[in-house]
Amino acid sequence: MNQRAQRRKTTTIKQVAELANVSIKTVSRVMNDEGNVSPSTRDVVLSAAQSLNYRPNMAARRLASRRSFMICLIYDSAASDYMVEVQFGVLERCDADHYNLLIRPCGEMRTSQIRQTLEQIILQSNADGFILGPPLADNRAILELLEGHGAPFVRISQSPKRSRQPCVGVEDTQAASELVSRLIARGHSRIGLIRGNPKHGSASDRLAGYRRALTEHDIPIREELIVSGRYEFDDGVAGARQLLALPAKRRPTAIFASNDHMALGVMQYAGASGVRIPDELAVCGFDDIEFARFVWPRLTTVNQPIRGVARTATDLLIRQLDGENLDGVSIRLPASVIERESTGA
Amino acid sequence: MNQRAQRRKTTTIKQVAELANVSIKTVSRVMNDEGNVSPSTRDVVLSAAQSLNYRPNMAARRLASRRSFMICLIYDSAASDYMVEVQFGVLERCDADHYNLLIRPCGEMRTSQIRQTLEQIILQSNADGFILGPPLADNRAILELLEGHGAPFVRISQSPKRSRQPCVGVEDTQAASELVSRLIARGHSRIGLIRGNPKHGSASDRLAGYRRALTEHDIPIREELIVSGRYEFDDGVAGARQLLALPAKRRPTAIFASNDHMALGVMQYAGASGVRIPDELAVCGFDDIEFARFVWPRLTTVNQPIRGVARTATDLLIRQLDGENLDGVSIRLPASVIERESTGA
DNA sequence: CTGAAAGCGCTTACAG
DNA sequence: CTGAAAGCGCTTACAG
Repeated sequence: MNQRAQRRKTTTIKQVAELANVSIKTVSRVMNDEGNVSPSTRDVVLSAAQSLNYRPNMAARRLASRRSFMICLIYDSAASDYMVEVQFGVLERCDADHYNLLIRPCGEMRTSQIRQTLEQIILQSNADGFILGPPLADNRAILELLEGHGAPFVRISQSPKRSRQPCVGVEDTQAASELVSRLIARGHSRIGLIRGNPKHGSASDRLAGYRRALTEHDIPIREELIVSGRYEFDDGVAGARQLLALPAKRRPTAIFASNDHMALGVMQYAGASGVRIPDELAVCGFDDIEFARFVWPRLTTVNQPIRGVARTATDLLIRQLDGENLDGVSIRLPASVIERESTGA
Repeated sequence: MNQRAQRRKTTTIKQVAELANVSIKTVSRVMNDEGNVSPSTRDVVLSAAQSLNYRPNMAARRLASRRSFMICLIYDSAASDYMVEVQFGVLERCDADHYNLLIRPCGEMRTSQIRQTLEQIILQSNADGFILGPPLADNRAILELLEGHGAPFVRISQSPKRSRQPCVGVEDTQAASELVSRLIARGHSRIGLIRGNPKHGSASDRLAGYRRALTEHDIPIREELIVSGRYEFDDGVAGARQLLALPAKRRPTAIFASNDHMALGVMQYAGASGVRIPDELAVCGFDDIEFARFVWPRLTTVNQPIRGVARTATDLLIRQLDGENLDGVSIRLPASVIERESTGA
């Protein structure tokens, strides 16, 4: 026998109703802010509840209402810092409406496994709705699975069009364009780009921002300055090696790595090859991870409002659960360029 | 009205009982592996459940049993990577017994706020038990709060004695001693130490390991080589500045920073001051964070079995919830030294 | 604006 | 080894 159950002297809705001299239904109305309660009755109920230190029993509420008041956050390979920020944002919004958060990292599974696990989760978790983190939020198989089950969900993604379900993302094309424009303003015209993982919508967004900035400043786009990557540190090292191997006249004087991990790879390669930053090579990244401030020179990058994105996504989900129709809704939040020493700030 | 509720064609225990031609109590026994069911009855029930695709309704189970089957993970200022690993470990064990995990980061609150929030959580979350992450697991006010409420909990901490509740930690004194011994084996005798945050039990453990290694090798402990820190990057920078400012003959040839963040600070300071690593200064840290492999030279450090610690802690909690008495139990898992280029590997 | 009744789908405590 | 009854603490659907 569990100790807590014995100890717990739970106040029930019935006791509150008796003390307040109303029906339990009226107490229920007050507790759920349903309206249709006279202010005076409301006050009586509220003070009765308070004096008895009443807390509604969630299990009973869940059973009777056939809603779990649980939201499930599903994610796979995003970086720890990123996901911790997402968790914060989701929790902030959940707390406001007394939802519980369930987390489901699928980081070490293949898609086939994720599908299976997700199917289990959908069936068993009783979650009322789901929030999908990137890049899993762009996985067609998973979107179809959730849609097939009629499970409400919201995506955190840069590719809003992959589903009719609401989607929240970041204006990263705009931010990338701004970042590259700053490089141009500092006199750079041969600017290398290391692309992100093509599975992430953000990768093409950031490339688009790069192209836009160059075009707007009438600088020709040279394909030899655009190299591939998958957002990993090692891709930054390899990308830098490739770009810096170009003949001096075609070699970039600045490199925009599509995320900070790769930018740090560029910096490591530059350091190891005796290329001075920012004098001989300006470097910038994207994400503003913690370590962007810990390297020297500190890294110029873009700070994303991850927490705000997550909070917004949760808000959309909860509103959907409350019956609002948010079909096709897509929101993007602005991101801000942070200039530091790695580009000469 | 919520779409899922409409759609859901839930199979109940009653339907299974009818199909299997037994009472619902018998179905309940089978589903909960209670024993006292004849094998043949069991088979009949199981196949009935399967053919109806029956899944027990958790809300009903929770309400009837007055247990929530939820475990709440509470943590504050630990690093993201660390907490993500902890979450993984806890989830692994939770999944095995169909517990749900609730997370409660208290990172941005003061202790007074944490207390209040925790009180809310204990009262409202209905969690059956709690897992406390470091350094919050050493906070007396919080331990007393939980004990006062009779809430079962397990601590992830290096200071087992602060409570009678079970505690899981790492053999970091041993690992630190091993690490310093390796430095000694490479010929170092003037080894600096940058201490960790005194609020974390790990800080004194690692200091103890340092002292033990020196003592075992008959190297005198010189207090001027031991400087304070709080596990922050900047403390590494400051510590390196202080240690490297010593006159050449007393200056350390190696620095053991009590965590990787500080070790990276040391490396940054060394880089900025033209001190070559590892030739002029060997550097090592503790934790084996992702970036320990991303800097150059790569950082020698200690890898902690964080996931195993979390899994073990959860196991102890669940066993407690099942009625086992684990008063005063303390477990420590071994950690392993990882030698890399920063100490000349 | 308020309430009496029924029921959500399980487990507990007991009996046999 | 098995079961009938009561009840967990709420909400739903309806009536007034």
